[in-house]
Amino acid sequence: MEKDFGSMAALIGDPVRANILWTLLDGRAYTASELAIGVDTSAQNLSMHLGKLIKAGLLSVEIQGRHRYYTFSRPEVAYAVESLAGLLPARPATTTASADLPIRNCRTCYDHLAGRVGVELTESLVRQKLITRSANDFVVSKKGNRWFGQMGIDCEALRQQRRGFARACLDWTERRPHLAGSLGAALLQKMLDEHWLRRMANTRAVLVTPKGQKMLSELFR
Amino acid sequence: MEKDFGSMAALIGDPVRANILWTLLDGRAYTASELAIGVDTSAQNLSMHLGKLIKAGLLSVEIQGRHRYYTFSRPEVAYAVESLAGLLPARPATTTASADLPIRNCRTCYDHLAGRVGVELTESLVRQKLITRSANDFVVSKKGNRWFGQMGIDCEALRQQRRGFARACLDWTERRPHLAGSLGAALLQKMLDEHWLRRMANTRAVLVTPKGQKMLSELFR
DNA sequence: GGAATAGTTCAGCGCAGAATGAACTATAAA
DNA sequence: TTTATAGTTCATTCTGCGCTGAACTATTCC
Repeated sequence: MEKDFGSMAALIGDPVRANILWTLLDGRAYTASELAIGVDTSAQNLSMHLGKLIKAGLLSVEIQGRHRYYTFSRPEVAYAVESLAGLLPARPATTTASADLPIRNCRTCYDHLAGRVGVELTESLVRQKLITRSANDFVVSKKGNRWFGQMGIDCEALRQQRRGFARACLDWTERRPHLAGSLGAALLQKMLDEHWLRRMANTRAVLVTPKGQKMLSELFR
Repeated sequence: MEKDFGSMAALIGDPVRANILWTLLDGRAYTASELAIGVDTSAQNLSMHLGKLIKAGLLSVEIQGRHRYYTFSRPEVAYAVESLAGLLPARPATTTASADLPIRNCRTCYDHLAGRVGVELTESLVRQKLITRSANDFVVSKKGNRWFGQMGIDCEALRQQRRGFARACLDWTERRPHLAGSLGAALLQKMLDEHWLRRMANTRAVLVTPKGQKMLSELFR
């Protein structure tokens, strides 16, 4: 028994696997490549780790076409992850220095915008009554549909996709939700295409360009 | 945050450290040399591992003469260890032999009662509407307050403690929750004091005395 | 059909981190 | 005082396991 416990602990104790579990904590199903982006490792390596987690019965897969969606096999896994996170020492009074780190300020969460900028953008959309919160999703108003249309984003098309259309994703730095789902992804893509934002290498941090600064303050404040 | 979680998981994920935590799960304080024997490794190596667990705040030491007694620094650590154990694959066709092992039947989890007896006792309390489940805690009803009072347990005093009052701790053999927290600890202590239960040496198993059999079946069925 | 995308498997490399041995401090007994 | 026990620290060795690159299968799209 203690042997079993040791191997279970070792299983969770790898940085990559821990990050996978941490990512899955939002309850959504992720494909292998999404996870590879999220935990920032190669596809092969991730595949190996997923295999171990599957074999141990922590995760389950659902195969859909050429995609494989990974989730927790049962809620107990999420509870255990949370109880582990609960052991972390209480955050030592976030310093102004670390509060200004780019990664806290403006970053991507999988394929949409997160961090302070992501949250404030989302809240601006709500204030302008372009979207409204509904449980774990956002609902786009008629006014919002037009607005996104003018941005070159076709909400109807996005709604057809399998994945969530306009999810509310809880931000771990801001502790407030930001716009996710296919709509959030499309919005980020648009802002990257228009060179309002630029991805930084080897990190999820995102840079706001001068042009972006102008456009964002115009559209969202 | 994910980094912190990863390092916490890695901390627990070493075989020796996992065994240390597993050993300490009985709530007793162990000296370094006792642990070295228990987890079967050298003294120096163990000392190194204990140092890491201490630095991470999972364990605390009390120095008495030339001995150093190690324990969990707080009950949450024990809960997390149990929840990890709960992830172990369902035992393949539990033989009648292993199902009857004392350790499965009646044991302590850190400082409260677990195993089949612990779970059934908890479920009896729920049936009698003395407590009700609420997320990861139990709520004690007015009737329950009186009941615990008659047992000589002062719920109000227990509520003042820093630690959780009536936690629901998931049992790794029964896969159902049992009563933990300061209330669970007080109840176990009471049953030990009244000689309904007796701790067995060098194990987490607990013996139900004849007197205990009588009282338990009276109170809980 | 061919090309692109999604994902896995396998062999070999590399390194973080665990284990070891020796030296050290400190308490307790004789 | 000397000896034994309890425990830690440090420098060094060693090894398990994660990571990479290459090759592979499977599905979708054109």
